[in-house]
Amino acid sequence: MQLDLRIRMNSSLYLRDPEMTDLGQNIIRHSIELIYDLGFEHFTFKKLAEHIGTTEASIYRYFENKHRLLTYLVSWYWSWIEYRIIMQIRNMSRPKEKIQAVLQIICTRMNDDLSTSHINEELLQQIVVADGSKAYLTKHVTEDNQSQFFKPYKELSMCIAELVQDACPNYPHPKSLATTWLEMSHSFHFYKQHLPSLTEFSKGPDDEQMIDFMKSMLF
Amino acid sequence: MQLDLRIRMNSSLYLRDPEMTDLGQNIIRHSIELIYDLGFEHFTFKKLAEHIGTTEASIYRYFENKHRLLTYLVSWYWSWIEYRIIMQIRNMSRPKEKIQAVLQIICTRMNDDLSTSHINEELLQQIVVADGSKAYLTKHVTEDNQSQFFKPYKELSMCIAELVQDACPNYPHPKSLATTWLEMSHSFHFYKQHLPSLTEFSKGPDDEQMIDFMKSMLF
DNA sequence: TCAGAAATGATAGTAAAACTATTGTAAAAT
DNA sequence: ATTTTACAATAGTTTTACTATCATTTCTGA
Repeated sequence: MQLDLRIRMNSSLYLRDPEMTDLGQNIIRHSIELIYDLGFEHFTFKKLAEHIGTTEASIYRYFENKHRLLTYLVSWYWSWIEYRIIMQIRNMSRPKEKIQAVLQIICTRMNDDLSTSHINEELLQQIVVADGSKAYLTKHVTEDNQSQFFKPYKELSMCIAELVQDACPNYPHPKSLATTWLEMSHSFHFYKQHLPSLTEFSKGPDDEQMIDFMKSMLF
Repeated sequence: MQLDLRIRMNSSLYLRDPEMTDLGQNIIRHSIELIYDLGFEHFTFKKLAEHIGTTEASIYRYFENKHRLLTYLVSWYWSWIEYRIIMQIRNMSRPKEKIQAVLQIICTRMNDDLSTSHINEELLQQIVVADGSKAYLTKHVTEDNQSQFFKPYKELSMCIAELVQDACPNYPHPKSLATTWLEMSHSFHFYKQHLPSLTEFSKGPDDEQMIDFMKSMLF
């Protein structure tokens, strides 16, 4: 059996829905590769058009500008994380076990998932680590927020906060803790690669240390 | 008595030392105002030149590009924080009291300090909150790091990590905690203003809640 | 004090980025 | 059969991010 998983995105993020056409899916697939390769600042619609074999103007029919496209990708990413968490904890009953599962998911490197054929989650995670915060660090955060562009992130934060609340009913700052976990798991990923003296964690597959650190904030 | 405080900056950050001339100091002063007003993406050397009443070319004699200027400002900021921490804890003996002082400094809104006449610390802090991470979130982090551009940040993180170690000799992740404190104090500042649902903390002068949250990670 | 070096101003120019607009055509929907 | 729709092709505009040249002003130290 082969499923194709589709996340419903906020329609203000695009001009034409990229999920609906071949070109649209190509834009998503290749933009992930290209932003990963070039970094967001050096990524342009012109380069993307050449990469895909289409024209700049065609891409502008899907996304208002490259920042909107980034916001779309980041938004998709956070929805994907929430989906994975929900699937993972579905059959768990003990709150602490759920917290463990959450930390496992956000602290572990992602792998490409084949049920989303045009999205490479591994590369997308690297993009979110390196450029994700640029989606909201702008002068137009407020409008973007009013347009609900950050809803997936806020929803995820809220969801984790509730699990924290379940596990520790007296803990006074569940939302701040959830946000700290999300932020720092990505920051540490970046530091491990580029500024290793900022943490004790080292590259490699072992994320146990990091999860222990995260847990020590709560327990 | 009127002192003028000068922080020695890594000379690779600039082409000509901005502290040494009137124009240089004007570049610093006005770039802080302009980046604060426009945000880093919309800030250009052309606009800065017009603002100061000089030419684009003259500014390029001081800084290679606007990103370098941002890195200079951010770098200055972290040195300034470290200086303030050192001054503050100088006469303290109890490690926990030192930790409290550190958190007080990093969680509290900065005020303009008159001993640095051409730098408005209040605006600079807002810039670091909104754009500081863009100094290292680039494709050239590695070279920039090799050029020691992030030394002040790493030094500060190390300094706080040592104070954590003094206060809790058995705590296993002092560096990660120091980095988390630095990162999150700025993130929360941003969220309070723009994405309030991500934390329990609210705008206003009371940072006690936030300091309590930070302390709860350690004690 | 005067020569020369250094700093700045004035002006010009280039390549790329970030768009917008127009037209023609093929495929899909009605 | 025709009318949308999607896309390609092409061209053009404004802004950004520089680089270069040369004329002045200002500083410096012999």
